[in-house]
Amino acid sequence: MKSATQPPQPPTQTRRERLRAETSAEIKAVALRLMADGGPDAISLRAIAREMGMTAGAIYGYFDTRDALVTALIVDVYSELLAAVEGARDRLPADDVAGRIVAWGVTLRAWAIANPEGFRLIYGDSLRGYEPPLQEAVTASEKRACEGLTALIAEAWPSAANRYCDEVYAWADFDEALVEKVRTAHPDLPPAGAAVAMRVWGRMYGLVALEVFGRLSPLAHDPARLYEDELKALVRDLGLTPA
Amino acid sequence: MKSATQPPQPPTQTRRERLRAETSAEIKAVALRLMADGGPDAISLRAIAREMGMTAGAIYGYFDTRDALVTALIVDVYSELLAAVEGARDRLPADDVAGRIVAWGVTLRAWAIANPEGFRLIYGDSLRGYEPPLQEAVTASEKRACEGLTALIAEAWPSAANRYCDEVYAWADFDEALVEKVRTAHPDLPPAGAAVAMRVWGRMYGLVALEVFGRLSPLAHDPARLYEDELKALVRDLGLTPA
DNA sequence: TTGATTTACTACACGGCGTTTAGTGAGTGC
DNA sequence: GCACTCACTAAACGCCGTGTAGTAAATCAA
Repeated sequence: MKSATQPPQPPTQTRRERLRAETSAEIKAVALRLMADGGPDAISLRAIAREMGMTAGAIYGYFDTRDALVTALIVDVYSELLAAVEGARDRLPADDVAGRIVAWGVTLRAWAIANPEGFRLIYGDSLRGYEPPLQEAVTASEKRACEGLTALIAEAWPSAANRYCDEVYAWADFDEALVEKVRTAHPDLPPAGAAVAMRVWGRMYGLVALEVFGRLSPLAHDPARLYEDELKALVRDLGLTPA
Repeated sequence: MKSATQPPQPPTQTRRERLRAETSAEIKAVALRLMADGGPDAISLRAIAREMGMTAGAIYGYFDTRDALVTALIVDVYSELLAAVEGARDRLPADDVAGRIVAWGVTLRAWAIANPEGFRLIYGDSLRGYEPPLQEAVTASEKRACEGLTALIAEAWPSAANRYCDEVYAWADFDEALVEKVRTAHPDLPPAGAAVAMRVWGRMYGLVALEVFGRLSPLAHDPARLYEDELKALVRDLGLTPA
């Protein structure tokens, strides 16, 4: 994973710290591998330790608890997913708003189908009695996703605005930090735009989650088709013309 | 629960069978109670047995495995949910199609918010390595949900059809049993109608699931509002005029 | 009524889990 | 060279699902 390329660096990191970071990374890597075959529940401290030739207790030197490890994994996997969708969006020209929205959506599904266990890790509520704290770090990823979609909605707003003119929201209806970022990035977008972004998010998430959780495939044999048509309808509903 | 009112009945059920059925029902009831506080993972055979003054092994006389019990719970809870949404739909006159669709959606969310653990049980992929078989009985509930929504789409089809005229589907794209029921109930509905029904399902599910899984509330303070506006947009997108 | 049989259940064991605690040996810093 | 920190092991605790052997009571047949 980590290529060995910073030897002349002054010891901003001691040898101990480096070894420590490497072990920590290996724990996460093994955990992800175990999850890939066997589902999120296959992430057990004992199994990871076994795989690494350690005892389970040793992991407590790196993560306070199993849930802390899972949280770290979620953060990592989530940022992979975000990089994928953001990349797909940014690969299209800024004036092709419809294309960018569809690209985001298509990439979301493609990633989810390719990494179903990762998707479950992030969005399935799995993992024992997890979620109560729902770490700040996870919420940060959530915000980043929301910002990305909001940016797209802001681009689409000129054509979409008149469809949502009767929906009056206040900025106070949304998370403060998120609002601040959105308002500086898109000063002309009204609160209703943020609301639309979250609704679009739900609309994309719905079909993808149903499919990954196995709730769609027994009924419809071509969920990809279903999803793509939904995306087309989505951009149409935003006043854009799909490609 | 079960009132004691069928004494003159001939022993279509022996005393043994009755006791057996009662114990089975108690197991499920206790399991649901444990789940209500403590989440789906709190359903442990040992905890149930403890609560009932039995040993864990005794439960194997009633359910082959923990997953079998969970499946039975899912079926029960799912049919509760379905009864709720179908009831809400049928409480409105047949000609108020928009109202019936919104009622279905609103009731879905209301039920989910009132029974978050039940919703997780059904739709969260939780529960250890569950899901592989995804019992026939569960899929049956899925179909019933889909049929219900398809009925609504069929009612809306006169006004919605022209919006989906370019989407050509075949009945072969869908589950055979589902298709048969839909076609006899709504002979004029084309396959694209079934596709729209599933997409509507995904659209409703998306926001509700995000909220129940705690992924929406940190960002938006009024998810109900968000959801209701989405439902309004949904019926509008079907060519209907919301109330 | 009595004897055979079915049934519901207990007791116990196995292996796996997360987590804690006490102890050990090698690497680090003065 | 010495004190010390740190990564780790070993063993235990109390959970869990699951299988097996045994028991006592309910049921049925004569």
